[in-house]
Order: sequence, then structure tokens, then C-alpha cells
Amino acid sequence: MVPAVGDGFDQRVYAAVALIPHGRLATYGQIAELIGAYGCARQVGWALRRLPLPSAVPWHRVVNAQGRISITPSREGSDWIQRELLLEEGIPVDVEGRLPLRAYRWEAALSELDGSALASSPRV
DNA sequence: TAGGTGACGGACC
DNA sequence: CGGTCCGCCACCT
Repeated sequence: MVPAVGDGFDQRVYAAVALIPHGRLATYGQIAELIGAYGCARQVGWALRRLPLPSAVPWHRVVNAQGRISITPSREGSDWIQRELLLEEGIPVDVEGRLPLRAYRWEAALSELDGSALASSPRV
């Protein structure tokens, strides 16, 4: 169903992030590509920034492609909260935000996309 | 309207 | 490894 209000972008980002399994990780670019917005990793970051906390969306499972939590003052602490949440899920995170992305990276399966809000993406 | 900014990514050095 | 640069695109002066 198409969202009644607003830009579907944020909604699609949240829908994609919601698919990330517990204890697994995805990158901003990965989420972007997943919703048919290849190259729009930054926009994914902004969408998560607009996410009111606390949230049911597992936003903490999204990290950058360099395998580290994006730590910046503009997040006003949500970056450290992200580290805490990941540690709780069993993912070892460096004090500098570095983590073993290769080992915990989530590979999205087409079967998981079917029927989700992502289906509204243009067919290739 | 123009220009600076950023929860990014990839190429280079 | 780490540091820079550049392309990217929506936001915010």
C-alpha cells in the first residue's frame, strides 16, 4: 500500500532497515540500493536522522561501508547509543566505532523483499 | 538563486 | 592502515 502521507522515501528506508535480522549489519549504500535508490547513501543517512527515538526500527544495524559507526557531534549521542545496542546484539564494536562488518554483513534475499513495502520500487 | 553541508562511497596516495 | 579528494544528492541558510 502506498503511504497516505509524505515522501515514501523515508518509509521505504525504514521498511528496508526493518528487514535486517537481529545481530546482523547493513550499510547505508546497501539500504539505498535495496529500495532502488542506488547512489543515495547520504539520503538514507538523513532518513535515519529524521527517525524519532526511541524507535521500533533497528536503525542501529546500519553502519557505513568502511565498517564503522559514523561518529559525529551532530548526532548528539545517538552514535554511542548505537554502539551500546550493537554490543547488546553480540557485535564487538571498537571504542572508535570500528566493527567486523565482513563477518556480520547481511545479504538480503529476494524472498524477504517480496510482499514488503519495497515492492513499490520500479521494476528493472 | 547560489552556495555550503553531511549518520556516504569509492578511488588514490 | 590512515588521510584526501571528488562525485553524489537532498537540506538549510
